[in-house]
Amino acid sequence: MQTALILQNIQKLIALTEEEKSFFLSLLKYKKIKKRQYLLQADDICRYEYFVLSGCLRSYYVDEKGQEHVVQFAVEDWWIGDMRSFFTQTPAWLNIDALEETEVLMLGKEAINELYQKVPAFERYFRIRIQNAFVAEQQRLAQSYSKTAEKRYLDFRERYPQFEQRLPQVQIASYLGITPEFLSALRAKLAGKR
Amino acid sequence: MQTALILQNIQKLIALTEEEKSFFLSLLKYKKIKKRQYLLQADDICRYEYFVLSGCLRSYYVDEKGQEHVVQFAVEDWWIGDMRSFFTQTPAWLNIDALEETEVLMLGKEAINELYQKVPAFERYFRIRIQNAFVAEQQRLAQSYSKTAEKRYLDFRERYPQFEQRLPQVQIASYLGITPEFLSALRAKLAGKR
DNA sequence: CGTCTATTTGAATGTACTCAAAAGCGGTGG
DNA sequence: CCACCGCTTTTGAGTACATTCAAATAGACG
Repeated sequence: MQTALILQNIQKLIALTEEEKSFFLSLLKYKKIKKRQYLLQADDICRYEYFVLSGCLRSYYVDEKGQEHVVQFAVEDWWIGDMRSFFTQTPAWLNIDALEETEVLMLGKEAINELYQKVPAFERYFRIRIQNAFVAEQQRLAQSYSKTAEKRYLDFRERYPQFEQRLPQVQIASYLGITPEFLSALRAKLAGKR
Repeated sequence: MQTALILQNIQKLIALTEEEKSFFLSLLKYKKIKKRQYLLQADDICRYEYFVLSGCLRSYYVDEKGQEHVVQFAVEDWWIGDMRSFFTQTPAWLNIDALEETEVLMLGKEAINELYQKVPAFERYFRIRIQNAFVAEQQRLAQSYSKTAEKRYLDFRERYPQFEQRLPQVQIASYLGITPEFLSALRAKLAGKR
C-alpha cells in the first residue's frame, strides 16, 4: 500500500509520531476501482471518507428533472465523500464514481472515532481540512452568483489547468453549472477571439 | 453579560466542567452595535468570530460591478465571521454589519488558540460546527444550480419563516442571488396564484 | 471497422436582468 | 399631528445570458 502521499498530506497540518502514523495506517482500507464504477450511490449510507492515491473521482447529485450536477472532482491527494451522510449515517444525496481507474484509501466512521480518541491531533487535522473546504465552497457559491458562465470557465481553467485536459467537457460543464452545449459555444467563442 | 445562550449552544455538542465554562467565558468580549454599524469591513483583518445574543447581522461581499451579495444572516444563537480572514489573518473579502441593533460575544484568534490548548474538546466543537456549515453551504450551492429563483424563494420561506417578516426584501433577494425587482415580481405572481 | 459516447452547430425559447419611473412606507422635524 | 424626505417595493418595457431540442460531426474504445 502506498502510504507516503497520505502521511505527507496529514503532516502538512499536524505532527505525528511513528507510532501514531502506524496506528493511523492500520485503520485504512485500500481499494482499486475501474472507470465508471461506483464508490457510493445516493440513498445508501456513506460509510467511508475516500482519499485518492491515483486516478480521478467525481461526486454528483441528480436533481428532480433527472439532471446530473457535479459537486466535486477528486484526483491524487484529495479527499472525497458525502460528509452529511458520513457523519450522521443517513442516506447519501451524492453519488461518487470513477472517471478513470482509481486507487483510494478508505477511512470508516468507527475508525475515525477511534482516531479522535487515541490521537486527538486528528480532530485538528479534520477541522482544518473541513475549514478549507468550507471556504472554497463559499467562494464557489459567490462566483456562481456574481460571475457569468464565461468568467467561471476562465477561472476554472486558470485554477485547475490540469483538469482542462484530463476531464471530459460534459463533466466540466456540469461542475460549472451550465449545459455542455453552452460550454461548447463558449469555447468556440473564446477560440475565435485568440 | 448573558452567557446562558452560548453555553447552551456549546453544550449541545460537547460537555464542559464548570471550570472550563468559566475559562471559556473569560475569553469572550461583549459588544453592542446599532443598526447599519460595521463589525468588519472588507480588506481589514477579521480578528473575531461573532456569536449573536440578540439582533441580526449580515455578511456580504461587493462584486466587480459594485453589487452587494449577502452571504449569511445571523440572528440569535448563530455564529458569523469571515473564516478565511480569521484563520489566515489575511484581508477579509466579507463585510459584516447590523440589520438591527445587535449584541454579540466576540472570540479572538489568540483566545481560540488558548482554548484549543487548554480545553481540546473545543477543537471538536468547532470541527462539528464548521462541518455543519460546510454541508449547508454545499446544499445551498446545489440549489442555486438546480432550482429556479421561484423554488429557492419558496424553500427559503419554508426553511426560515421568521426571516420573511424580519428582513427587508432587498436583503432576501441578495441572499437568493436575484434582483429585488425580480423578487417583487415573483411575490406578485405567487400572491396571484393564491 | 463499427458502435457508442462526446462535442459541435443552430434555431427557438425562457428565465432573470437592466433601466426608468411610480407608488408605498417609515421616520423625523416642524 | 401632519408634511416631507429618503428608502424600499412595485410595475413595465426592452434585453441578455443561458437552456432546450434536434441533428450533424467527431472521437474513443472494443
